[in-house]
Amino acid sequence: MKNREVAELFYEAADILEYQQVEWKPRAYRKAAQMIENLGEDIEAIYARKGKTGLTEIPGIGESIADHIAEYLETGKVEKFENLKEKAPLGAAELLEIRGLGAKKMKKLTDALGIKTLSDLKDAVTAHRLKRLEGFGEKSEENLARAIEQYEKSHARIALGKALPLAEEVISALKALCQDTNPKIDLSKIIYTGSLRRLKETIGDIDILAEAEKEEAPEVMNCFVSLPDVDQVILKGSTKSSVILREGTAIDLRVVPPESYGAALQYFTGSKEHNIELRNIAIKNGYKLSEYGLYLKESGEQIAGNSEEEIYDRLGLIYIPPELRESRGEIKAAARNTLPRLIEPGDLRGDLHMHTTYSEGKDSLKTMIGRAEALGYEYIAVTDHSRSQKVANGLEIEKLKAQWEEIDKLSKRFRIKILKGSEVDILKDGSLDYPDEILRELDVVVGSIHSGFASPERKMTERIVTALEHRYLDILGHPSGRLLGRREPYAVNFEKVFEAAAANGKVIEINSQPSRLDLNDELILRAKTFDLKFCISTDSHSTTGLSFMRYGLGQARRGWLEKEDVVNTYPCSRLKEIFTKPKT
DNA sequence: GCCGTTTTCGGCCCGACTGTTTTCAGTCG
Repeated sequence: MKNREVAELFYEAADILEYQQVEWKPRAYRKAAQMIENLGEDIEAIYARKGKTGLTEIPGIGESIADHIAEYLETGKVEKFENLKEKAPLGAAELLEIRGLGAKKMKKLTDALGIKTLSDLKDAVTAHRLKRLEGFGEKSEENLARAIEQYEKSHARIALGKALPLAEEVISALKALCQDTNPKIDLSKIIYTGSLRRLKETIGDIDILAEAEKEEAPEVMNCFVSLPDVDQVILKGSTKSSVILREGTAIDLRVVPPESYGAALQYFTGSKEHNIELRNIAIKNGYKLSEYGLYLKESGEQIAGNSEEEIYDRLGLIYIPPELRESRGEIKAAARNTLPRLIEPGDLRGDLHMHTTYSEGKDSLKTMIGRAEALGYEYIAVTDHSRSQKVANGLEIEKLKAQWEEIDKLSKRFRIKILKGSEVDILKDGSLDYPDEILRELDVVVGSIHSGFASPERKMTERIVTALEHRYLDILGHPSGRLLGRREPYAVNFEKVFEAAAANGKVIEINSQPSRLDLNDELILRAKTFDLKFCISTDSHSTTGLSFMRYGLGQARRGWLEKEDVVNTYPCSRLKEIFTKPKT
């Protein structure tokens, strides 16, 4: 799977070309890169099967880009891009990340002051060499200095699990402050938008949209920039402001009048690519679409804008849920009325992966069961670690049996069904960490890799495939092993893993831990083409963890999954049938 | 460099905010 690699190639080339003031080509390259990234199919396989023709069938890829891809797949590089890189300044890509510094200003800096890297820029700013330049001044120098500081402090993306609660806190704080300041301002329509609303696994900054009458907007802005957690105000206008919180996260607030709320919500939710597609549809139909509404091009009359539903409807499209708005074919599907009916929070009947104090959990078996019951679940599976997981206090067989006894006792005191499970290590040779006579007594066997992450791809693939062929394995836990921002997924051939899972009727886990989100949306999309079943689990290590379900659910929705695709939407009886273990 | 139910040539999303301008370019989302 070289899709990401190939996409990266074009993103990089686009940056350099943009810096060189080349017009349009960077946009074409970025569009192609985005298509390749979201292909859901191995680009190398397409090329092997259909050659260059197969590549040009992908939207956004024409003759020239197809040639470059072919060259890269065959030789490992693109001659033209190699030359390009030699001509660009060393740190161009990094410098373009600095807020307020785009291709044009950057070119000026390189030409006039020889600035090629971030440290060059820092030196120039410190020595006040910028303000003498045409088009620059006192203020822009100050702003760049702050932008550099900000970039160095935190240019990493924020995990969904951090951003979502943070956005909710800021929203309720803003509501309260506005209410205190002027009781007439009713911020009942306020929501986070952007990649956060699309529930992407990581978020660049938090975007918030609020509805207010025009004359109230400045007051809302005043409240926003005076929130106690605000550290810096980047910009402040009457409808748009930008701040940075003390802990480093950037937050934008937009305020629009009621007649534009839906249009603005649609617009700021993105993705950018989705919006461009949508605008093109509007143009073709004689409309104009902006964040203020959908208008007739001729008369300028507004024909939609109150709600998102109205806008999609007037464009001849079924409503597209935010998680699907990634320009992965959702607009075509909406036009043909073939969008999936995405899985909903209320569809989930249980959680099939959690830990207790028996292994490395922080809450007792009883506490976890009580909390799960309070969440309204019909069933849960308790899945502490197996015996090889020494660091996580993995259960020896006697201790596992003791847990079964306690589960039997507690079952009488709770309404919720408690399934006996285990997160069993998949050992180096692909065997499971308990003997068959133990495994077959378990209701749910989650098999996971916890060691030997650096194995070569062929070995890791064999190891997982062997485990998937084990008749007592039910679920493959956190299948890629990645830890967001900390550990890359292990090298493994997912085509083969998915094939083996499908052939053996195994369920693939979507792990909801904010640091994992494993499988990710792209792999879910690919796995779905193998007709696989999934489960969405929290892998909780405490009662707090049980509420992480919404993050995994978000990824499932981003992966176009429907209720029927996810086994923990099934009633317990149906689930038990799937996980039945033959005794002989 | 891509693409076509307005086009095989001439478009390519659109609007807010800022700073350095003196009417607008650059950047961002």
